Amino acid sequence: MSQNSDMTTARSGRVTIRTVAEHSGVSVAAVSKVLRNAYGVSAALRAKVEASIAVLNYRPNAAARGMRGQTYTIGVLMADIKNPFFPELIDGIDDGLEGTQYVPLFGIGRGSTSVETTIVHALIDRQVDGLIMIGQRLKSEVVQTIAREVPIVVIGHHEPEATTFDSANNDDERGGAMAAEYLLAQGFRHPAMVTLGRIDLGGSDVSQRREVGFTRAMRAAGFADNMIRIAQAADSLADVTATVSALLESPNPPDAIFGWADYYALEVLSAVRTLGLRVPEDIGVIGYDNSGPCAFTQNDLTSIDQSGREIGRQSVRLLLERIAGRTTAEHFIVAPVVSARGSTRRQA
Amino acid sequence: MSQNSDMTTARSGRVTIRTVAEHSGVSVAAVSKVLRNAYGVSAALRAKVEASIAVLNYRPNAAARGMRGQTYTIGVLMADIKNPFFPELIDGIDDGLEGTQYVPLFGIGRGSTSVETTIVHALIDRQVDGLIMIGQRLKSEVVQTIAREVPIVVIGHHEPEATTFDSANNDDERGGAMAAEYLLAQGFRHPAMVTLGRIDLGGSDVSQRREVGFTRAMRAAGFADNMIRIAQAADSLADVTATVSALLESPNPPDAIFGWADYYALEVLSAVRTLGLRVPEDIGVIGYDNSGPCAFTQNDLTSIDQSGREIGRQSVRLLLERIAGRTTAEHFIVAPVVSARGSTRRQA
DNA sequence: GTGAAAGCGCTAACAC
DNA sequence: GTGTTAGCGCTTTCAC
Repeated sequence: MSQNSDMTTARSGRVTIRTVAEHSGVSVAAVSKVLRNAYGVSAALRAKVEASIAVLNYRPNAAARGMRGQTYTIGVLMADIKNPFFPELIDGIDDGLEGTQYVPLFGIGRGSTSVETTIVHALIDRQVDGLIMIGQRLKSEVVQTIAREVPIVVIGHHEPEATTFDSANNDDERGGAMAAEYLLAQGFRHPAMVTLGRIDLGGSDVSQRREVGFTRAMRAAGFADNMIRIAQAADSLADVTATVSALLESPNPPDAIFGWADYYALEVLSAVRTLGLRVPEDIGVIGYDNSGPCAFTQNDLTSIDQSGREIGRQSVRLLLERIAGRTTAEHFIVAPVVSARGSTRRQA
Repeated sequence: MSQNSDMTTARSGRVTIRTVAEHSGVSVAAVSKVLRNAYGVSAALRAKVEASIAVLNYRPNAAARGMRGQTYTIGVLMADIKNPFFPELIDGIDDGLEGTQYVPLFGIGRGSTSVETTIVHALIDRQVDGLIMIGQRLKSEVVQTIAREVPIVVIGHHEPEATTFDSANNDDERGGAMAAEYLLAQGFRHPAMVTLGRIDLGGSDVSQRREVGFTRAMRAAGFADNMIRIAQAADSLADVTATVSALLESPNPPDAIFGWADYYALEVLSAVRTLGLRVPEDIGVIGYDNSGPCAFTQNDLTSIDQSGREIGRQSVRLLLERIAGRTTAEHFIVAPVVSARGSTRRQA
């Protein structure tokens, strides 16, 4: 019907690599090489092709690229979108990806391992070139299985012996110890920790590492094991409140609480104040992550900083190296630092 | 070298539609029909194929599907990952997608329109079947252009006359009016609003609608235009603090502040308290969105609830209808409701 | 109701 | 240095 002379673009509205090839008078393969910065194209040809790409406003179809080569897509599994620490990691991921062709696409979990598995599969089925997993709760064997399908880097999961994937973390055991040491140095005498209660993930688990560090530091300070209080709260804010209430209404209440992550420590603050207690006069509170909300005056929350942005950057470096072919493992660790604020200030 | 008799799976490790076809003794086309629930397959054939899929643990390659048909992927552009209101929308999106084959994949913006455009292109190039845009700052013409390439639904962008895309929103003008009315009813006499200062997006802009409503309600209550204070703050928390300080240190300071969104109202709370003022005794504060953090005791922030989860659900319904072929526009609007808390309580 | 075969937009051998 | 061409794993006519 149509008298359109340009059959290749007439077919579908979309500009394809063919359109570009015809427009610049070269072969499809030549265009492909330019796109991939592949070896063996003259400057003249490259210039011609790039001009056509600009004129035609061509963008390669990533799905089609994925059928033979790469999609230039990095999948990111984010276990939870409400955790105020994760945005910092994402800033770091953006930093690391800057200047590359790669685009990060995110899957958002909801605290369930089956949802996390579904998302990982969805990402793999969409041919991502690599995967960063943030704070996921998958068992080590599951992570291993995934690592066989696609290069991965985990954040918030310790497995220093793993060889099939990389990780980027802070030293959570040290950080847990720092929380205890800092509270004691501020004059608190009976600090307790509120941690994550759940299925055992083994030593890879961040919250458990922090517990270990906390316990170790308390022992070193002369506390007997039965004087060290670690209260478990399931992964819901309501549960944190219940746990804090139980703790504070017990016979020998703590005078400070270490919330294992800011996300929960902010709820600890809320629970403490709901009980009519003052922070820090009646109860000191310390969190972990030093995330954005800590700085709000109404929170003014002391927290252990784990340099999230740097962790995000490193995770990208590691992943791109894996994609480029590295097969040995690398496990990046950064040292935590106390970020002191009003929630632990003792004027004694 | 290998004596593997099953050549089709030997080729690459991956199980493909071919593997399934051979395993179940039917054609590739038949398997495809089962996958898509297409018309014209007998129950017996379907059963055979489904059994093979289960045994082989087959998952279709979405990138390959996208070359001819759909990818069953919904792209979601989220303008900002720190906004505490968005998680609620995402819960609604998950609700709406439940039971379908569709998977949501997220692109995360950083407050810049060029980044937003890049993400939208990245999503389209990866052949998403449809796009939901949350709180994006793109101009109307840009949105129109995108709508020509892929079905879209916008959230947080009003354009009731638009015919090429759908939207899901609350009535922001009404909500802005409610904030003013509620503050006045609580006994505040000089409420001010802190809104978003930026390039004009026209009437589609949510913050502007809330301003219009706020202004209208103030006028209706007898305030002269020069008595109605609307202060602009750029899209950064530091700027909100500066704006609040300027407002409160001016000759005739307001006795209450309406922060145009919780994300900023939480910063308003912080700024007010940094100045040594009490909430609500010295200054009342009201936000918009009724997001999670409002309920924390340390925030205890009154806010206008816009039923985010419902908006998320509706956006999916609209998008799936568009994907299914609807070409007329539908613009969903839900009524806002005041969610009262301590930050506006006047004991007078 | 079922299958054969063309082709989606790319990449990567391999010729030239 | 450049072009030809065979697929990647699916969907979709169109025969039978």
